[in-house]
Amino acid sequence: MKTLVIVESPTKAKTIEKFLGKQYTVKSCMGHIRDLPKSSFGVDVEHDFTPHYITIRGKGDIIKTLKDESKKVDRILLASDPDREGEAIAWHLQQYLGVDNPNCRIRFNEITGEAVKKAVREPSKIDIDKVDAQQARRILDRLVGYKLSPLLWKKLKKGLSAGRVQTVAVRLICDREQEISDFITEEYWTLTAYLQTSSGELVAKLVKVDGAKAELANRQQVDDLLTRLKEAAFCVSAVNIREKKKSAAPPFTTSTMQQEASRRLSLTARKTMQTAQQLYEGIAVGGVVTGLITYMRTDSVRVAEGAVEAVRQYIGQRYGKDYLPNKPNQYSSGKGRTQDAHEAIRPTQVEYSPQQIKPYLTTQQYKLYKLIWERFVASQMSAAIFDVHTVEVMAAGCLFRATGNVLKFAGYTQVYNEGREEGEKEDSGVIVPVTKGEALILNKLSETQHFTQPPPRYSEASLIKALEELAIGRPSTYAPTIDTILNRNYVAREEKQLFPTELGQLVVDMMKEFFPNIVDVDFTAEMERHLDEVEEGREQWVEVLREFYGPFAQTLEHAEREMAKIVIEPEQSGENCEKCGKPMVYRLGRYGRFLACSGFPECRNTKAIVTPTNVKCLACGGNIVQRKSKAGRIFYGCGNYPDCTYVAWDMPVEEKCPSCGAQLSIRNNRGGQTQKICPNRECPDKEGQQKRGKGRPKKN
DNA sequence: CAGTGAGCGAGCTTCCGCTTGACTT
Repeated sequence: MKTLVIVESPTKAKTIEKFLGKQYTVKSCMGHIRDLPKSSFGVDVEHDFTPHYITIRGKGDIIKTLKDESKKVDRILLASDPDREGEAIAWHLQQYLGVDNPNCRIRFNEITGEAVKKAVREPSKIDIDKVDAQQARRILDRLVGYKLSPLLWKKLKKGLSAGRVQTVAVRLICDREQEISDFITEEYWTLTAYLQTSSGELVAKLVKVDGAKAELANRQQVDDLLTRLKEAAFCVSAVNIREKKKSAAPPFTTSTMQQEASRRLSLTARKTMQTAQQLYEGIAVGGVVTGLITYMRTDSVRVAEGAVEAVRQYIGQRYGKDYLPNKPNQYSSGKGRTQDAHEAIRPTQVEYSPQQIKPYLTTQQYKLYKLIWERFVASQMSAAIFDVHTVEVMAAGCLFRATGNVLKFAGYTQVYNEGREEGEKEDSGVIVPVTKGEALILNKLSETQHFTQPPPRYSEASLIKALEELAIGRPSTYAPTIDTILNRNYVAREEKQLFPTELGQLVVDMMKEFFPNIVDVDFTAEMERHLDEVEEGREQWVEVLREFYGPFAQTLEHAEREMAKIVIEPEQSGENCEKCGKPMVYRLGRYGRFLACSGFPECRNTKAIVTPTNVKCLACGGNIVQRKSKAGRIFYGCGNYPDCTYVAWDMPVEEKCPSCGAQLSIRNNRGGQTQKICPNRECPDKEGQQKRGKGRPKKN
């Protein structure tokens, strides 16, 4: 008897084919094969939200292969991922291929020979409740996306979009920008005492004054305290050593991998996923193509038993038994929201150390593999142990404190340390030994002025983290969602920070006004609660949609009426038109905002928005201005354009190229180095372009 | 590397979540 097994990923198909015998053919369907049509609404709202499914454009060949293969076999087993989307994929395959055996569904959530063989022995029915939950999810997203987006086309610009996930992502970024601009900076001071002990210097910070938390708001308060401490005696009032354990982080999920790759390797989510895909598909190591990591789109930290055993053996051999806990470390995947279809992201063969396979990998593949490997190995190692030393010093009613962490046992930190967002820091360092009651001599008291800081803008890493915490989006969509909001011009990325654009702000403001519940951060969580009920068979999917659509249709009507009335007054620029004297206003065009004459269409004068710099153009003496290219990339040109056509990608400096005389610009390199480069493409000193004038490292 | 908006009207844009390549910044 011949059996056809269908899985989602072609890589998975190859692996599984090896586990099963000659009687099995394994093919992949590459995800969904049917979906709602792209170019029409595809949902019959009047008749129980009946969806119109069609095969996905561009998947003709795959679908034909599956159909042909299905005719050659006696039996079909559907082995799509064991989660909500996977169940729906199995159902669509069943429908489309006309699978007649009712027990056609098999499930496994780790790709091991044992798990796969066991699954094949126990085929079962498709879980139609799960399929219904997926349909409700799919249709709801279609209702929201395809009803909201056209409102934006009408009011703002064609091609714009809104949706349950992307609009909330932009909203988070806008809300943060608001917090930043509302932030009121406050001055505060800290006081540090440098105290002489018999064996060295103790550095202690002021923490309390007369038993209350030290709060120094201004210079006057600092001066008062300095006067009070001038003649004071400093005496050690407490010495305390406490042991602290720090456990390893769990192995990677998609979200945590993207965050760490962003923080430590400066990779975008998209680049990280591309590279991970290459590692997953396999690299030729010694002539044999081997998949180096497990599947990279996962929300689970679960690890196959065999892999835990293998890594424990590896740790014991390579690092010794002190580094190996008695029992395997256990991790749980968050708040029960995980679908757990796949394992955590880990190396498939822990024996392939990063060093060992480095020769077979590109630099980027190596760096990401190293990150994944180290994170995984560390996750099964012993906790690190620190001694936390705390010394308290009293002087004239003021309490100073010094703390230091001394590493007693490295444990997992031998292999891996978690990256930190900028701004986070940790106490470290050794402090000199002192004894309680010891009198200390004050070497110096130094005061430092600080200002409270607003919360930081989102980075890709922190945005993904926020979305995951709110259970918005899935492992397969974090990276594409970020691409979408960037491509739509709703947000811009500078360095690593994400800013809302005026357009993004406008869209979010409109959506917040007319559809407050949909762009609410809790909307998805509410939806998921209903989907869970559908999966459990306690609610009908049509009912869930009906309850949503009733109020939604009303707000939609209201929005259509009210939005038509809104007249968006163009913002005044304060300048007047050089051609006709009428005021110039900001308008929204294909490439973002620009300046246009308010006398349009009589006067067609337009100007780009430029940011002046303090740099002179050495060719004509004009001022260099910053502009944006069509693609949104910043460049620099002479303010006298088109009379002067000097341009450069990087910020020009007032210095000429020794080879061709063109004005040099300065480039910030990745390593924090700056260097002067010649922007002239025809410069005879091609080699020198990159090397010229090594700059000083940027200070951090 | 420097562009852009109105209106006419035809034809189109758009969602989220599964998968990979085949494209080009």
